[in-house]
Amino acid sequence: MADVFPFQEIETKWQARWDELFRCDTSRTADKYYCLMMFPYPSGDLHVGHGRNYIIGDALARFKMMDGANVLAPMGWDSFGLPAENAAIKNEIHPREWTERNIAAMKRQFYRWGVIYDWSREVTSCFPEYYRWTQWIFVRLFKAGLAYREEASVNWCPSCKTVLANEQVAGGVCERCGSTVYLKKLAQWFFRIRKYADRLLDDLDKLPNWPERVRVMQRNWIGRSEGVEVSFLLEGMDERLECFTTRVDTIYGATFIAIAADHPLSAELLERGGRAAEGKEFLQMVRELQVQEREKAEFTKEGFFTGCYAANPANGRRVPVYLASYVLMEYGTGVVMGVPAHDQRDFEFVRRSPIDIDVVQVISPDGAQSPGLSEAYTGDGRLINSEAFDGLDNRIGMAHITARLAEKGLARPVVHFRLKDWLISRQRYWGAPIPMVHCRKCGVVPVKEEDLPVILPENVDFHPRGDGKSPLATVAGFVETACPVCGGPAERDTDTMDTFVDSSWYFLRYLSPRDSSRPFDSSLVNAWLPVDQYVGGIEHAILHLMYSRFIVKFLHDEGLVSFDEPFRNLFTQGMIHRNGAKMSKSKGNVVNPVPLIDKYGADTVRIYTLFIGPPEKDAEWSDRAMEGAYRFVNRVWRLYANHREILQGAFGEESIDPEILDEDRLKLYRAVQVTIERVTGDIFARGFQFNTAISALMELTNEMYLFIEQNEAFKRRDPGATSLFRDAMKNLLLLLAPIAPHLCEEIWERMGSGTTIFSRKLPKANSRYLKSGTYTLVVQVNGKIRSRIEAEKDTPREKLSELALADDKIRKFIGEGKIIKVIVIPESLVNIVVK
RNA sequence: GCGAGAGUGGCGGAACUGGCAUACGCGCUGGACUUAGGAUCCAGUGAGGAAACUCGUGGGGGUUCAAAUCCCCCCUCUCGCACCA
Repeated sequence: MADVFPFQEIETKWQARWDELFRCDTSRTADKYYCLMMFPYPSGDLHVGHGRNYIIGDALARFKMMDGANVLAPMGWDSFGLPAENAAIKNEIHPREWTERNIAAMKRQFYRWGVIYDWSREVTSCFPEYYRWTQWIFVRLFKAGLAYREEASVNWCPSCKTVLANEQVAGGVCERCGSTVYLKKLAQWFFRIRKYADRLLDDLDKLPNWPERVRVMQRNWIGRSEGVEVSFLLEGMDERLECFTTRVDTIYGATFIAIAADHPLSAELLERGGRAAEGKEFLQMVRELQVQEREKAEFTKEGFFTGCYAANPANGRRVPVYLASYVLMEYGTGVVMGVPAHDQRDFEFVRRSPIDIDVVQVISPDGAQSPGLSEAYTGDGRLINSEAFDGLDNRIGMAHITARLAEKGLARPVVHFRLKDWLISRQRYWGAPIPMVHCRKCGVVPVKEEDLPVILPENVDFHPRGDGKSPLATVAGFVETACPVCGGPAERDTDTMDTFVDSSWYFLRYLSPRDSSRPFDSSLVNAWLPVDQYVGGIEHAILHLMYSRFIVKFLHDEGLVSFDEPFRNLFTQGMIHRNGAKMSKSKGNVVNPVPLIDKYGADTVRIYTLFIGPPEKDAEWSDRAMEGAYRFVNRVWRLYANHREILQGAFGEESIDPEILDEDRLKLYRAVQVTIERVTGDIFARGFQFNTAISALMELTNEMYLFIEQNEAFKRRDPGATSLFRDAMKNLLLLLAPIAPHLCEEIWERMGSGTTIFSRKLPKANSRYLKSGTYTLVVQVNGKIRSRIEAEKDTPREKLSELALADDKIRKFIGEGKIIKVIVIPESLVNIVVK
């Protein structure tokens, strides 16, 4: 009967003891390592996909501890938000209670994985002692002119009955519930993130250790675009139409103007052009198209002639002004100069136009005008049909044309961004109240900092009202207040904040989580941030990371923190898939880790999860492959269990002189050195490659079994051999401990150690023994392997060449051929080139 | 369409600087022990071939003594963005 690792008996014991281990003394900063996991939304059901995130973080924290770092690994809860409210409405339970229950369940879950944090620093964003400071940040932003209220067309989800940020609308539908979103005009709060657009873009270069794809996504999201604003004078009106273009070099090809249907001038233009009646229909149609159709790939370019004309400022050409569905009011100026010859969209529009619009080619790829275009030519070339600029390279012409128009006051260089200001107000209950007061006399004024927090009332009918107002509007005791400025009767703002505001600064709070006098301790935060390693999912590549960067830059500008980027290193782990889809409750393909931990133990689940593939890549879950990890755990356990006597005290130093070991023992000694090198390299140098580190540890284990079974000296219990085995076991446990902590702690203790294995340092390899004394030299003839020869390390090149040429098999292959060249790669191969 | 990543045995994957392709694990085949095996251990396991050998990292070309790795062209998949003027 084989001995089995009794994980059920020992797991909880260690999980309780490790609390102490993870408690961080933040006054020690010299060797600090801030290891941060993205704090979760407490949805209550963690599956193995979430597990991967936390297991990676936990293993990393433990490796860093054993690397000698003072590790800060805190955890908290991003606990405001819609799901709590929805669940509460459905189950008739208060969102706070629902949230707290889930937090308790998830905390238990973390422990069961052996995933430990410094819980003395736990933060919960829905508690007043936390959101007080979220409100404080809001007030600071307001005072700095970076929070403002504006009537805006906002995305309205009819099912969630709330406003959504642009980021929460995907393909015209609500990201959360899938309902079709439409536009609604409401007064909303915004943060002026656009003011930071340039810095958010430029400083991406300060983050070389972020995944390239995250930086690209942020860059695209900010969408900086340099161009020129050109004025087209409207015929018979004292008005100009400002067009934003990045291709002013094509202006001589501009043969129409297209403006957005919701442009403020559109109605007036239709009136002037005498087409108001039919135009109205068109406007209505575009409005209906807007949110839904616009998102679809097959969006057609509908247009309507206003009856008005404008003058092309370059050549005075009279061009018709169209309303066009493909022009977006939100980008640029909402007016586009139509250059069908050199813009594919304009080209397609002209094809559909009921009246003729000229297609004038002004750039020629080869310097000669080509006869007719089947699609727009968007490349570079020489300018033609461009009067004084003919013959110029178009890129050079661009500067000249801009200068000429600018002289006449008809153009100016501008920069546009796709990034929009951050809409942060929500008409929902479960969020941090916006700390503003509406006073008839004083206007909209912030609550005094000393009066924060504005407490979210408990007894509220939090069912959404659907009238564009938050449920808080029904709570008289909440709404009615005194104006902080004049003291007169006033009303509180009843909106709550987007939860991304809560999560944009939580990593600062962990350093002083119970401080009731300020949001964070500047000196501690300056010592501990930027975060050394941030670990989380790719789904937060844009929003959370962008908002956190913005808030930190703001706090930096306020002189409250000394750094201006929050996260120095970012690691985004891959998602776990099952049956070809990413694991999610809605897909019904989630795997509950609890039964697996019950059956195989936490360490097996950890090993399998880390062994499944490179942590940054998506992986397919398979219960069956769990067996391999389970076998490995038990193989390590039996290594101890079958040699208890030999391994007593094996946590200490063994006196091994590798110089006097025979070849058999040297082989094991070398295997240990190689494993140390590989595991530490895989984790630290190569970026958390737990999968290959585990392979290396499996190989060492296999090597140890070979030694036990085959080494005669070991079978005799010869002290020279057992000492070597003890040393191998010690190193195996030290390297495996961060990955399979329960197993290694338990064996460590049973071997007689009174202190935790995590107080020990990771071993260092004896670099002189990473390679063996002899190696197999591969001999090729014309690049094909023809023989293998055992060779001594450090054999000179000439000698290797001689050895290879003297080999019988090789001589046979060379035969009558003429040797042209012999390539010798020492320690590896010889290639003989024969003709 | 643009951007990023990927394509290697039956499967997950390894191969770090161009130098032994398929480490490690799963699965499978055979064997040992056994009343039994969903335990454990041993052996085997890219394809073809009796063998010598030949072929083999999505496809095609190239560079090189040598290519999974570098270059060019193409195909497929995943993710992100998508009328951004």
